[in-house]
Amino acid sequence: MMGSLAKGLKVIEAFSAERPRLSISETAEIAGLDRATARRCLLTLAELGYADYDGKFFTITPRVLRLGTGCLATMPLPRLVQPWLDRLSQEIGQSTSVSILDEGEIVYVARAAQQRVMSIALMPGSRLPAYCTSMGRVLLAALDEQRARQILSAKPLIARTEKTLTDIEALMRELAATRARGYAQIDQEVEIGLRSLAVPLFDARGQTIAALNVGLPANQEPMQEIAKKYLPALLRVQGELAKISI
Amino acid sequence: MMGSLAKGLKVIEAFSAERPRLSISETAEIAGLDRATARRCLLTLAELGYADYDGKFFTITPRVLRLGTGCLATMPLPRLVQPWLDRLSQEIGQSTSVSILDEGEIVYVARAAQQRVMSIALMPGSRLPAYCTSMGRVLLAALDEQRARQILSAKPLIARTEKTLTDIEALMRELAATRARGYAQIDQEVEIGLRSLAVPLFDARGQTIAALNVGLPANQEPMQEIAKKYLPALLRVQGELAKISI
DNA sequence: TGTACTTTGTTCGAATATCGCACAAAAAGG
DNA sequence: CCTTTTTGTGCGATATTCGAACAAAGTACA
Repeated sequence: MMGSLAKGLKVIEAFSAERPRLSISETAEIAGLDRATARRCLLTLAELGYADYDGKFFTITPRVLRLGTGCLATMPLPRLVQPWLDRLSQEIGQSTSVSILDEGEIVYVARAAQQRVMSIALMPGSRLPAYCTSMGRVLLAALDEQRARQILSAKPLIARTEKTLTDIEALMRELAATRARGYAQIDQEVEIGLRSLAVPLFDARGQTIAALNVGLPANQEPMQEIAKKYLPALLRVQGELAKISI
Repeated sequence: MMGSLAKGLKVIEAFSAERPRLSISETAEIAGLDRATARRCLLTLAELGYADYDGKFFTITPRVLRLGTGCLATMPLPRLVQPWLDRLSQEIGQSTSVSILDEGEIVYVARAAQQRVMSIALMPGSRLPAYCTSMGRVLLAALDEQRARQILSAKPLIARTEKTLTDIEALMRELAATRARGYAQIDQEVEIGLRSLAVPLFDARGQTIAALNVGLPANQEPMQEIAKKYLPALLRVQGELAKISI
């Protein structure tokens, strides 16, 4: 285990939307490192071009994007699914997305946006909690129960709206139901006004590797009509993608 | 300088779309490290959850996306420009994008796609060479001449199509012209069938910090009509964004 | 405005982890 | 089956990290 690599990565992760500019002490605090250690990490990152330093605050540079998006680029998934997403989105007139699971979060890897429904802009690399999203439910349902429970227990389940399920037993039951019916439906649990419907995407071995969803404004049609109306299209794409063995 | 952090980051960057799975020796070769060092880095990354190891090959995990997209998230730019891009794209019926410069490459930070023109899917985080793109020309034109020349000299200038400018003096003249006229136009230098038009975006101090462009299919209208038709809309958005002082 | 106090940044020797050579093991190739 | 190439690992020399102590900068309050 190379300790300094681990510490350097912690320092990079210390930067976020809320904290784009960090002093040495702040960095040390957030990353849980000694000030001296944080300083060495930051100076090294600056020297390598991953950070800028104005003598007081550090910021990270676009160079850091080479790390993460190098990763997105290694995934054939986004390129494979994008044309299907585009067609599907066009056909049903709604935004569609594909995401994968990283611990308790879903990570968007491809997206075809129609008019904006959500308040925040989602793009490849964006993250949302798994427990309250349709794609998250589908992806958690594919894990064994013990692992799913472990992930759900790891972080507090925030009620993002008054409709959000936050009881772990209720969530576990919902995962079982999702597994049984093959898709997940969410009614304004992430954000008021937003519903969504998701199905799993399988690899050649039949393992769930991603989820495909459609997002809908909540006032367009009654909740029970949604699956009837959009599920066939999602399942067709699911089937087509299974053929080309992702 | 923390050497091991620098080496670990090199290892992460060794992974790419062409080489998503690497053995220890391959990694060492690509990153220019000793095998023993590469091995320690990879095992550390695996232990931290940034990589997977099947006993033979390493792959990187979605966790790596936390590094890069943490960075994208720190930038207010994408969120600020996205609504404007969406409106602009809708209005002119073409794909629009905003990108920033990282050395010799442009990095897409926001995008509003209409029908696909380019063969490859562009998304936030995607990279293209600066010398042959309209946004790249605009961003290079904002640097001082010496720095621009240095960047252009750093890597061989590939002729991606028969129209691509690859002569450094010709490019420097084009940058000067771009600086003078305030926008850049590209006719199928990245890819046959694709034209584009870009303007700089300024921060509160008047510094160029990003570029805004529109991409067009090459057969839609004569080249000389493009600026006349689309430049006013781009300049209007440029002006609006200047007001809210990015 | 001066002084005490808090926070932040930096230095330095002791302690520790890393480097990469050299060797061992395993594949690959003939 | 032996040679060649590739891959994995132990170990001493060496460079890096640790964290307490110090210095500097900023704050609070009389």
